[in-house]
Amino acid sequence: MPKKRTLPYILLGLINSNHQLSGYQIMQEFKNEISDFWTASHSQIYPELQRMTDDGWLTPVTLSSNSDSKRNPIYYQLTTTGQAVLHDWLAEPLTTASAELFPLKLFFLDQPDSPLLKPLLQQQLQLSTERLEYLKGRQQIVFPTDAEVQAHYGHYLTLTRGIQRERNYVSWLTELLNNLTEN
Amino acid sequence: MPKKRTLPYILLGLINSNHQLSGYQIMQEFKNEISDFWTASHSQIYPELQRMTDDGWLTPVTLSSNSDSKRNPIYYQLTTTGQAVLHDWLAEPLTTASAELFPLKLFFLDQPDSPLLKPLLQQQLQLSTERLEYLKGRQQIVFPTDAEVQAHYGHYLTLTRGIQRERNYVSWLTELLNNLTEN
DNA sequence: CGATGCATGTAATAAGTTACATGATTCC
DNA sequence: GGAATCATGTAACTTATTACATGCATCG
Repeated sequence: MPKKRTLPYILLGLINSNHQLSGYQIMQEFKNEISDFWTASHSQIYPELQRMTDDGWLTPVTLSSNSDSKRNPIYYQLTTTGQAVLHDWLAEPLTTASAELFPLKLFFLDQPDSPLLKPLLQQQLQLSTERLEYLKGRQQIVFPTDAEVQAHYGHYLTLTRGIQRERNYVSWLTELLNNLTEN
Repeated sequence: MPKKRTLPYILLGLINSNHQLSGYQIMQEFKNEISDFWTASHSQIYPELQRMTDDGWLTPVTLSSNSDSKRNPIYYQLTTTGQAVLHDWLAEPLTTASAELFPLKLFFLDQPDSPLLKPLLQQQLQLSTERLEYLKGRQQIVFPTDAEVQAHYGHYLTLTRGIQRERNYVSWLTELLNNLTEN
């Protein structure tokens, strides 16, 4: 089977969170907000918006406020189908293979009381905990004594950094989940 | 100009750190050690090793210990040219655009007293500090009041998480640099 | 009036993934 | 003897980047 594409879902998520967006505005979102998690160039975005419109996920809307200006961008909104597709994608459980989608999916959950929020955080906590255990195991195996540390110091540093990063992630997720459950 | 490729330098770095490696062993390294920073499939690795050999960066070595076994992988070592190419790549300063290369480059610095270590950490500290300031500025602009937080809660969470992650990174780098300077 | 930003699109090229293909070895 | 792992390679396809291309608007 072909690899699951992510770009269309990101476009759905971005447009949904902002009610309507133009291709150019989507470019700005990529640059300003989600450059840490994903990148896309305008030559990817514009044809993709076309395809998604053809597939009935999006519909172009002409904003009446556009008076007479020659400059008027094409704004897109989600169709009912598009909304359903986005929701299904957001609800798909995270796996080890799809773990990099976590920040994206979280980004698109607008409501603090979304029923998708808690499971998403729990899934990521599970994956991060597993990852942390894996890294700690690796440290034991690859760097049993100081000799190995001295011979591959950079590797050692990236591994210890990875462990700290994952610990920090687990802390954040745990605290956030505690706050959610309290209310 | 075409985009700078990274895969060849990773192969150089991996082989260099292990003195010699086969394509299969490189696959294992990708899977076990650097999957957080980079991925590559065997269909990328094998032709790349060929190209690099043709370019004079690598040389295949036949390990004499291979007795009579029919199973013998092709091990590669760096040529003098390959060593120079790797060193030049490692010494290239990090920029905002190439920041994702930091963990890779760090990974390949085997000696704790490598003259490349301190500048690399300093460059990353600079980039992380800038990134942290950018994220904090974004938080001010995008989420001035609680109303915006409530309307885009997921976005808010990813932003606060990004700030924490970057802070944690800065702490780690600062502490490490302090330890290095002490000795 | 020139630079930057807004706004959209296509074409050529490069890179990466999946599938196809083969064969030996080792462990159970 | 069957499954998993070792070991390498190519072909077909998908995805992404860079370059090419155009034109208006705004600011200084």
